Parts: sequence; structure tokens; C-alpha cells
Amino acid sequence: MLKLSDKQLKLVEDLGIYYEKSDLQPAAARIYALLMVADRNELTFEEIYENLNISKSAASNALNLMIGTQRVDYITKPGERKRYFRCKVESLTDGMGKTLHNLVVFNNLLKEVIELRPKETKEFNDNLKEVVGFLDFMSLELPNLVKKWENRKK
Amino acid sequence: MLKLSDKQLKLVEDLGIYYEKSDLQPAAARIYALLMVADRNELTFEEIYENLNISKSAASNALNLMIGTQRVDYITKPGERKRYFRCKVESLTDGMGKTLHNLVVFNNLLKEVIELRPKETKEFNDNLKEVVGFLDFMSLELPNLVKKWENRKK
DNA sequence: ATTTTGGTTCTTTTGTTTGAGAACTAAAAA
DNA sequence: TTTTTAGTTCTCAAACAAAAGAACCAAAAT
Repeated sequence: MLKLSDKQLKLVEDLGIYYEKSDLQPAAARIYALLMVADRNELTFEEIYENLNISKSAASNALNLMIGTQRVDYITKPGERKRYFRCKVESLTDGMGKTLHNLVVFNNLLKEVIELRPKETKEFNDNLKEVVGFLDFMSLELPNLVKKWENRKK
Repeated sequence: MLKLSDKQLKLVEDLGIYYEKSDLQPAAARIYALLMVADRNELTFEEIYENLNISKSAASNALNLMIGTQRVDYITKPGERKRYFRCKVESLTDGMGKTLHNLVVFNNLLKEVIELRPKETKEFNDNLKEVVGFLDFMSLELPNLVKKWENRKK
């Protein structure tokens, strides 16, 4: 049976809080954190809800939610009905992709704002334009930076 | 009296939703959006709650919240008791700083996870290490990118 | 002195999130 | 065939967030 050390428990909470703040509901955040921290790569349904002290329904809902959003995955073993849940490592980097995409969305909104503003409020408009310029620059340069990282590895 | 076009109203809602999703409560998000979109740079308390159809209390609380978090500012005019509220342009870029800082926090949590993981789950650990490496790289390179932008302007 | 303006604060209402718990189901084991 | 396992689904209650509204207050205007 899976047993977590105090350190692990603490880390599940800390990571849980992080994810709770960023985008997951509490139970989902704990499960995701547990899947990252636990000694084993895949955990069963039972191990999950028992270790976290949450109800089966909370576990079921959170797991399905995260399977739907590509954060969690599962494998099965031949002859067993049980599923072994694990966190998808890709989801760690997907989060960054989302952050980047969000910048673009935001930047487009700012461009709309600039369109609509009266020319009289020049200082504000100029500041806005500078932010937009910076965001344009960033969305141009960030992909290069990623490439640089990818090449560096070789 | 301040009057908003349909386009402006729509943009206030769109921007409002964006901010609501990122970190502000609904009323605060609308106010912030209104301060960005309105034809005038500074708006009075009355203009704010009347145009947004929110109560005085909602307006008061949201404004004070945002003044506390440096998103909103106000000026006064000699002899007038009224305050003229405006959104702080700096707050637009502050958001990015926060995003960056969050990456660092997250990266530290990942490092803790690596510490605690058993060596047996090698593949997962390696993936984790790669993410950490990438984040380290990013927090090293991003400030350079910002410098590049700043110099480019001159 | 009293009214108006520009808010603030308190209480209440309303809506939303969250998760527990019980009842259920389908597959497999006994 | 009955029981167990591995979940799912539904209903409900508790907790919390958000905002309305009314009462309030201090400064300025009348």
C-alpha cells in the first residue's frame, strides 16, 4: 500500500495550493500533485482517494475532468479492470503554452482598446502602444528562445 | 455625462471577462476595463457605478481593492472633494512580472519534487528535470530579452 | 442650519463551488 | 449466481464569494 512521508504530504499540499491558485479545483489540484509526488508513477483510484481523504465521487469527477483536459492519463494492465492513473508530463509544459497564448489574447484586446480610444488622451494611448509593442516583440522572440533551448541540448 | 458606444460597452465586457479570468472579481474587472476603455482618462465614482450598473458599495469595495493592489489610482482637483479614478498603466506590465515570478515559484516546487522522487521512476524524473532545465533557462534569458527590447527603442 | 455630494460600512440576499454520501452499474471473481 | 471491485451518477448540504441596499458619515454648498 502506498504510504507518503511527511515531506511528501507537505509537498502535495504546497503543489496543490499552487495548482489551486492557477487553475484547478482543490480536489483536482491535490490529485494532480499526488500523482507527481508519489513514489510510484501510476496510482489506482483507491490509492488516490484513500491517501487524499476525499470521497470517491470527488476523485472520480476530478480525474475525469483532468483526463478531459489532458492533464491526466491512465494505463491498464492486461486482464485487470483497474486503471492506473498518472499525470501527463506534457501537461507541465502545456501550461506555459497557455500562458503564452494568453498574452496574445490580451494583446489583441489592448489593440482593440487603442482603436477605440480618443486621440486626446495621448499619454495613455502612447503607454498602451508601448505595451502592445512589447507584447508583439515578445510573441516574436519567445519562439526563438524556445528554439535556442532545443538546439542547445544537442 | 459619460456615454459609451456599443463597441465600447462590448469591449468593456470582453476585457472584463479577461480580467475576471485572470485575477479580478467581476465588478473590479468591469471597473478596470471601463477605466481603460472610456473616452476620458479619469472617471468619477458616480460615472463608474452608473455606467456599469453596479451598486455604490460594489464600486467602493472594488475601487479600494484595486487601489490597494496598485492597479488603480486617483487624482483630485483643487477645491473639489471628488476623486477622479484612473487605471495605472504600469499595472499592465506588472501582470507580466507576476507571471514571470510565478514561473520561478513553480520551478522551485518542481525541484522539490525531483528531490523527493525515487530514482526508480527514471523516465518521469528525466522529463521533470528537462522541464526544470527549461524553466531555469527561461528565467535566465527572459531578462535579457527585456533588455533587448529596452535598448531597441533608443 | 440643513441639504447635497461623495463616498463608506454593515447586513442580508443570491448565486456558485465544492465535496460528501448513498445508490447505482458493469465487469470480473468466487 | 452471488459477491466484489472499480468506478459513476445523483442529490444534498455546507461554505464561500459577490453584490445589493440601506443606513451612515464628513465635508462642502446653500
